[in-house]
Amino acid sequence: MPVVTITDVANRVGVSVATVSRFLSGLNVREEVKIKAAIHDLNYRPNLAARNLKSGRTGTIAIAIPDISNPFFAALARGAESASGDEYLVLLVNTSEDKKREESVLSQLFGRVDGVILAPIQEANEGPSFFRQYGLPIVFVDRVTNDGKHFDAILADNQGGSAMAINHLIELGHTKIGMISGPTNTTPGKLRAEGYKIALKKAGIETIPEYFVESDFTELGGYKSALELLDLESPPTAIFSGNNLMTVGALKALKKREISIPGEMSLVGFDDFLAADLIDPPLTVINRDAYLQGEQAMKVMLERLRVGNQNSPKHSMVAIELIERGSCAAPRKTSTLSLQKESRKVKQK
Amino acid sequence: MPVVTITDVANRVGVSVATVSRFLSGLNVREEVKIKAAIHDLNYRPNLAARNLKSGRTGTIAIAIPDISNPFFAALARGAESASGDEYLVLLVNTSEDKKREESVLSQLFGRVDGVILAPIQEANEGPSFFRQYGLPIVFVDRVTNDGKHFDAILADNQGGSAMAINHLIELGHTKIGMISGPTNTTPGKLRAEGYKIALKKAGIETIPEYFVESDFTELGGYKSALELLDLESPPTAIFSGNNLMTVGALKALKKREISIPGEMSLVGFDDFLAADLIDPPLTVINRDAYLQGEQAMKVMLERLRVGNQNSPKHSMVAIELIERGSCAAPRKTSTLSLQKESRKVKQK
DNA sequence: AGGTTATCTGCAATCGTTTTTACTAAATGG
DNA sequence: CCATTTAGTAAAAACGATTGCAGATAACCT
Repeated sequence: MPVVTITDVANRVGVSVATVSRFLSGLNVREEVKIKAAIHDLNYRPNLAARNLKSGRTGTIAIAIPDISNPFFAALARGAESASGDEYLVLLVNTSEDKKREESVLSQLFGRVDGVILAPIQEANEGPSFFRQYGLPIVFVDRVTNDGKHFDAILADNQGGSAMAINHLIELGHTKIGMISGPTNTTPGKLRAEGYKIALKKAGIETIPEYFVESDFTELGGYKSALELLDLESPPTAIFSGNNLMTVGALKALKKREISIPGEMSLVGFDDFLAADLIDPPLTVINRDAYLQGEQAMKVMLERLRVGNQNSPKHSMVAIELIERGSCAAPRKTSTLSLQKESRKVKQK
Repeated sequence: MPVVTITDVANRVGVSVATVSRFLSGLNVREEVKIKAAIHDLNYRPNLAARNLKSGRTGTIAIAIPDISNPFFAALARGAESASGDEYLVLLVNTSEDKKREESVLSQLFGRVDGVILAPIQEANEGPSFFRQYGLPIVFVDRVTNDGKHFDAILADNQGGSAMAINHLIELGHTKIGMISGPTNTTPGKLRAEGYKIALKKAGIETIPEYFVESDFTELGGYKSALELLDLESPPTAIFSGNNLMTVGALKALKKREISIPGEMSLVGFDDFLAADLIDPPLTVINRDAYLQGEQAMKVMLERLRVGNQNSPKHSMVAIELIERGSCAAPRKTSTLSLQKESRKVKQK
């Protein structure tokens, strides 16, 4: 397999490589037509690695996200891509919710990208320190690390969104509200949990520890957590779930136990997903515009790439909304039995 | 921003760059500990572009898919990734169902990846010719181009799957079966359409042109196509939709028209999706293991990377199945009116 | 100890580009 | 028509790593 290089093109035309290179970067050259023909004939493609090395620019931005099969991240990625223009190639890479992998992936990206849009795994993570050292732009999205103040970030008001969900349930008359939460060592996990607790406190409703169960952001996690809640002596009358995958898991758990929604149990999920409005009943969810969030992240990235590190990190928030569909209703009158149980619990606190 | 190179590390330790390079590639070196320390102190990261250029290997495999937000491709990507081991970094790139973009993306990948797993946009596309010229391995997945014989490919039995769906409907007693099809200039679009037609023919059911409507593989496409079918003088009693996104669109159209499933209309979709079993009614779908398909593609790729181009291209197929849930039933007794209409139609043919 | 082999080392060439520098030829102007 | 500007060229030096080569050091054996 003969590799065609810029030298071959130059030789064929009878000019220097410099001239061909200039042609490639859009400058005026005398033998333009000949060069064009030679490139076509030889089917020449510039070696990008060489170009990157010499020029220092790669024309590439990577988006590193924890789970490509989560519709939220998929939408975010598409949004980012749409905003990238055609100046940059956008690469996606999966960190698989695995801190070690995230680290290795970021190392592997070094020297091959001009910047990365990152949804970091853990807050505790000290962050991609070498990125900062090398002045490689990072824009955090959805989540931040502890040293996140030093980087640009586009976040959603997780805490506020969470509170919206809980308030909605409270307005309907619920007081026994459970939450199946994602990992609280992640930004969204933590903030959504806080939103839940704060909203309850503000409403003067006592938080019952058993009503808060933590798991990971997966369907299985949601399934198991929901089951845990249902197995409580006095189960909640409403469940708030930490993300879309967990919501689906919860839904399956409820279906398995043949618990009717919203008759016997109300359900609100964080993050919308494909067909959430087609489910029986249509699901009430907290939603933010993932696509928009991606777009904004990319815009900030492009700006950062343009101006360099001179101006200070920009943090912005994306709007969040409650989409009321059909999975919430007023709680059913509780039986005396469970009332007793409940009062007992309250007393013993 | 001081860029730390291998030279800096070498200088600090007092060895040659060659030695540091050897250390990096795992060979035994005397000053191992000192080098390790220097790398840590300086926070050195090898420049991958330089490494790629010199060594010719990139340790990277790209997966180029048309739509990242299609759960099928997302699952496929995850499968491929899981099979990649940790020898390779897997990059995802979106071609956006756009031929031009696909071409530009592939060019941009050249020199930066060791191979690409590709779901090509169009069959007519002559294929990434320069990849072949340069001996860069390509594994097609889900779709092939016209010159696909020259490359490895992992496909599903689209035609057979399609026929399975239609046969299922026929067994239930349907004869008026519509299809909302994806673009027939793509592999899956074409084969699924063929499966539909062949199955009807085999059963001796006349194919009515109006019952076949072609659109693109999007939710909107499905929505509009379903509406078209419903607006027919004598609409079908069952619909087969060409992919998951279109199915969702069709579902929404049916919901809007308040047509009950499966009472008034049966529905089968190609490709499963998150929560398809939670919808009302749970959706009957044709399913193939996207994850597995990705895994296999990656395995073939790794093999190809190992052995080079000596052995001939490998084409394999992944199993396909019908998941019966609740969206299909026997057709409702048709009214005399529509019977008349139908017979009229048959006659005029 | 002396010869042989096995390890490890630094030098320098190299991968395929871009880009600076110095230069030539053409174009412009008074 | 000569001086001056303008365009475009080729030569050569990078970019930051890897790797073949030959030499040096260490290890091994009798």
